[in-house]
Amino acid sequence: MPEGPEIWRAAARIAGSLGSGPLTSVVVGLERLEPLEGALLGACVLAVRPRGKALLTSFSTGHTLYSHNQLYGVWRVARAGAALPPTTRALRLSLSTAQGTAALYSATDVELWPTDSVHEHPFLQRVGPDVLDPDVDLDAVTARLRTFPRRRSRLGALLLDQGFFCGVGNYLRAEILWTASLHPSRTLASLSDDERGALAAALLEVPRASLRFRSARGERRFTFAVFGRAGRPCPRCGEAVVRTTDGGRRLYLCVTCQPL
DNA sequence: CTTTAAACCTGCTGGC
DNA sequence: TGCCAGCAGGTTTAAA
Repeated sequence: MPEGPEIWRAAARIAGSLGSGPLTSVVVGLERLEPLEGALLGACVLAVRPRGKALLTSFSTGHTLYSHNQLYGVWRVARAGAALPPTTRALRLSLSTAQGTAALYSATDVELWPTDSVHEHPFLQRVGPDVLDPDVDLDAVTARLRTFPRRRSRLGALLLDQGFFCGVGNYLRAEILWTASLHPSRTLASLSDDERGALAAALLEVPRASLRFRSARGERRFTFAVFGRAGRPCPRCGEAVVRTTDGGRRLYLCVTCQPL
């Protein structure tokens, strides 16, 4: 159940395990993907780039693999000679070089595109800036909050819309709103300058903190302030965290820190 | 334009 | 042990 940080981390692991050498093995687990074997065998991986929750793996053949983990997909990697951990999940695609293997399980949203036109993919065509992209800075986020057209949409809905910013999912939504002290029913139109600044900062800081904390081995994991913590004290004011539903998804908030 | 509901993909958990 | 219902850190589409 990955959001941006998990996908960014997967991208690094995949790139690290495959290296730049030619693919020595391509195994597919979906009939639809059979053409990938012939198309990619012997190809070199040029880059593994995340785009929000999508992953773009480009090859020397001029092809780019689009993959999306959806709710349940998972990438596993292993060094050459080492076995992938055993699993009951369905293997969808496995790529191997002399250096290692990267394998995608369960997710079915996998397509091979010409690199030239992969930006025309229906998902990629409509995504907004990636909150984990190092080139996206506070000024860019603040400007987008000022000019984004849907001024009267609830922030709860907006944050999950990948066309607004991509890479934000359900746990990040809750943590971002809490960090900015904003109620999910607030709208862009209603924000004061200070509130807009707080939201812009949280949009960048929270996903980056999640990526940072879980990436370092041995370091403590990113801990949620409110997500999944119904009834437990808000880390800021001590009031009990509340679980609600917002746009059909569960949402946690502190009604004291995030008043309407 | 905005919100809600349903559908779809798959995996896991808990109850019976 | 086996089956089913319900939920899920996602997205798209249709309908209200």
